[in-house]
Amino acid sequence: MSPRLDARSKLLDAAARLFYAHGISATGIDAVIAEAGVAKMSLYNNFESKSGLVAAYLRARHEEWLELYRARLDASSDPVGGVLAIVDAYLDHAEAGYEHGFRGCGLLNAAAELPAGDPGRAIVAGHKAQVEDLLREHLESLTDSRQAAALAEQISFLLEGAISRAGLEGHSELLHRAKSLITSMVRAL
Amino acid sequence: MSPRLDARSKLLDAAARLFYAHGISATGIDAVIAEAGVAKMSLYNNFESKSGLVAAYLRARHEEWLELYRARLDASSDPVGGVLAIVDAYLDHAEAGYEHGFRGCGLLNAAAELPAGDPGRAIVAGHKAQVEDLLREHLESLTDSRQAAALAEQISFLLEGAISRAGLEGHSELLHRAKSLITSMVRAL
DNA sequence: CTCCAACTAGACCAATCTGTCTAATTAGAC
DNA sequence: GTCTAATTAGACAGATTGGTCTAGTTGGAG
Repeated sequence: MSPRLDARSKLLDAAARLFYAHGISATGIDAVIAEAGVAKMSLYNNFESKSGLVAAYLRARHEEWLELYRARLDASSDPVGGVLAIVDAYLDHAEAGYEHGFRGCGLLNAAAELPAGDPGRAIVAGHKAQVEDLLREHLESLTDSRQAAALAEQISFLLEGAISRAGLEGHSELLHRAKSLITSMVRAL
Repeated sequence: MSPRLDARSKLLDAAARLFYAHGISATGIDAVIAEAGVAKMSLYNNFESKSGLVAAYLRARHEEWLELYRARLDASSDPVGGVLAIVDAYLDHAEAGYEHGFRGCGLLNAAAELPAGDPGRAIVAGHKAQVEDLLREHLESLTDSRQAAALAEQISFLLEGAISRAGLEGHSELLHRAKSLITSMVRAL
């Protein structure tokens, strides 16, 4: 493992923790390098700027979610399990022990503090669109493509709404309620 | 009208515009007073601190939503109209011509950049809980109280999810789709 | 007209922000 | 063992942050 990659990943880990817990604007460069245990120049050797670090953070979080999803998908068998794998990826993420409390979806939170034209918002929008797309693919094995698309959108709304409300409450209970709701919707197909 | 109230409302107006468009941490005191056309001391005569201004902003936004809702409620007649008044309040808000683009729910966005214990998060959580409560009250005229509560939660998830996704897209189309979904759900009762 | 409270502009403060630079140290490849 | 590229700690820059203070102006109520 190249030492450069090591410093880079330490920075991404630290940024993930601090950006999630305190927000992006509220987290300074100095806090990130202190948490990472790394020199300031290592940050600027690996990332163009703070915005570059933020963009890398958003992409890493998307990848992280995809890995949680794929692990759940591998453990499932039927299309219903595929849909629930997506829901469980949200739950796994919510319950991955946050030291400073659960605050909802890190990507939605990040988008919320980025201005209208910021490229980071496009990353988040793309992630959410991909989630809906994965839902639709699984549902197409359960019903016709019209209903699959409509249901994918509906489940996407339910999921994003549930994680937002759950983040406000500070725990994942509302996400579990959304899961049981979605489970019975999909089982009924 | 007392001059103190005038400066205070100019500050709240300016804060609402800037906090919504650029986020809270990204908006400095100086930007707020410049937008308001007011001296810095007028801010600190009317608000304890920036946090105080933020809390006032959150409360004002909640009140603003309640007024949109009440206006829609007055124009409706049956319980179905009551539920749709809530949805329309979201839509009215989304389409109230944002100069710098639609970025979703201002209260959710604000909560997203407040740390876990911040009192501002409680204001937002209370607002969302009240919305769900209003939904439940209308639905209790349409079905039994068990189903009303379940449906109120479900519609709350749909609404919050739709406005989050819509904010990422930058326009209100997804909210309209949520409205037609909710309309047929409630009409079927 | 007087008085008083709210307002004004702007200097000022200490702290923090992102980002740059340097000089010394480390560690892996050859 | 040498060379090279990454890393280190920390000084430094200029801008900006939230907040305080002062001195002078404004405008409506009595």
